[in-house]
Amino acid sequence: MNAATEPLRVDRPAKTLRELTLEKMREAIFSQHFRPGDRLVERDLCERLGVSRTIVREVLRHLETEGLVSNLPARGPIVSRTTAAEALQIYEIRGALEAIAARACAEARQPATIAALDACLARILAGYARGNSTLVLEATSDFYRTLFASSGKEVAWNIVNALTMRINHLRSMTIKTPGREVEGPRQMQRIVEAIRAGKGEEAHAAALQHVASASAIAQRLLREREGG
Amino acid sequence: MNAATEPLRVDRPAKTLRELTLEKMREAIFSQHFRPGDRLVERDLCERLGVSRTIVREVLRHLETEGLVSNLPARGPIVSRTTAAEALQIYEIRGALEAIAARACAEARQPATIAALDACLARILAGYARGNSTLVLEATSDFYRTLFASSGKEVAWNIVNALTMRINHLRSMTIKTPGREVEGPRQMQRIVEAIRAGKGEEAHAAALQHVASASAIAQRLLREREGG
DNA sequence: TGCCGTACTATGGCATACCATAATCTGACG
DNA sequence: CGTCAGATTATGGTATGCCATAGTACGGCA
Repeated sequence: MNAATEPLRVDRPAKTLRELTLEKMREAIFSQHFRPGDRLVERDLCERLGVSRTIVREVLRHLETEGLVSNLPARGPIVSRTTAAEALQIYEIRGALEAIAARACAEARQPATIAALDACLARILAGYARGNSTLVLEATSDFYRTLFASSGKEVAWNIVNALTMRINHLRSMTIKTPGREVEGPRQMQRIVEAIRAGKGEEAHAAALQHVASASAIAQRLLREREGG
Repeated sequence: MNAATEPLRVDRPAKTLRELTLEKMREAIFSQHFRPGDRLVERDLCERLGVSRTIVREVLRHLETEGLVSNLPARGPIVSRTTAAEALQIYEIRGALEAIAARACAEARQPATIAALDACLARILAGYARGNSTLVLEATSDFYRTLFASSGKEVAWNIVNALTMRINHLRSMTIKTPGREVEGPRQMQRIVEAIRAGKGEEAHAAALQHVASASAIAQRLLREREGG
């Protein structure tokens, strides 16, 4: 952090309509306002969002490229359905990337990073204690954001971020699984401890394991859903 | 492969103008017709491509989301410049994902997969022997495509594919490095041998190493470029 | 009564036109 | 000769409108 250049950056508040719309749409999908499989009819979205089709189309293209929206030929765009197989792949990729970031953090061993991770962990525990799922999800995202940002893995973070949106519904179900409020934070704690100790490979392994157990839960949920 | 459903699929030849334009643009960037940093003025592209700005803009949005194009505020789109730091990250991510795919292939141990990989390898060697870089690059891409397809890692493949385009210029320089025509194929051979032997972890490690050495060469090239 | 063809409608594909603003040029004034 | 203000231009942002086609509903004919 260079105090002369970094602070107080205003980051272009003059957003374009397209950017605003993108955020709105993302939020709408994220919050399950649009469910997987729902059709996204361009003209309907225009009316709802109060923007022109040009904007809506560009935003849909963007979301499609991210994988959040699929375009059925001669049907139009829908919110992507994530199959069990895809979810498995997504968890696997996330695991690999988060493991890389965790290892890098451990090797850097920055006190500021560790403090930030501790703070996120505290929020996660608070969220579980109060039964506040939103807080848990937010703090978990912040945990990983910190992990990637601190290790300078912006590219990986962008990928993880996009992938995470595609398994959003699974995430919110996963954290509500009995026992997850103990196991999840404990595994994340292990990541932080490994980073604190500067043990790269341990952090790597701990991150892998955390995602792996989330993946296992998700797979069980998906089987249940498909089974009945 | 289900013979009843898979073969002869025509795959929607009625492509939209947008899709055609996307391919053209990708190809133009891939073939260095547009270089990193070049401005992509919408109206100029319209004229050159013979399509409307609507199309061009949607395509640019798509490429931007993929990371191939950057949008400078109040300046417009340019072909993304890949910094040394980004390239390092991209190689690291590719390594992790290719390692996962290689491991999965080894665990599956499909004769068809191994045969296809062998064929790719032969083409790579032929390409080096004839000094045909294009063939080398193509066959290398096919090698990895096979690796990901055979292991059913479509999601990862999409990511790798997008990332690869961003380091395209480095790839073509890397394979021309003295000694690479020996080391590269040898490392890929090791991946195939591990798969043939059904040794997942060995395949994983071999894939990691292959990318790591490519990354090392790329870093050297980038330092040279920035140095003088 | 059931099936097929036709008309209609919903919806995406594409092009054009206008507007706002940032970059740039130009000329006058100090 | 330099600098600053105003005009001009380049360029992206946005809206609108028409067209083609896939899906759908309806009516007639067997």
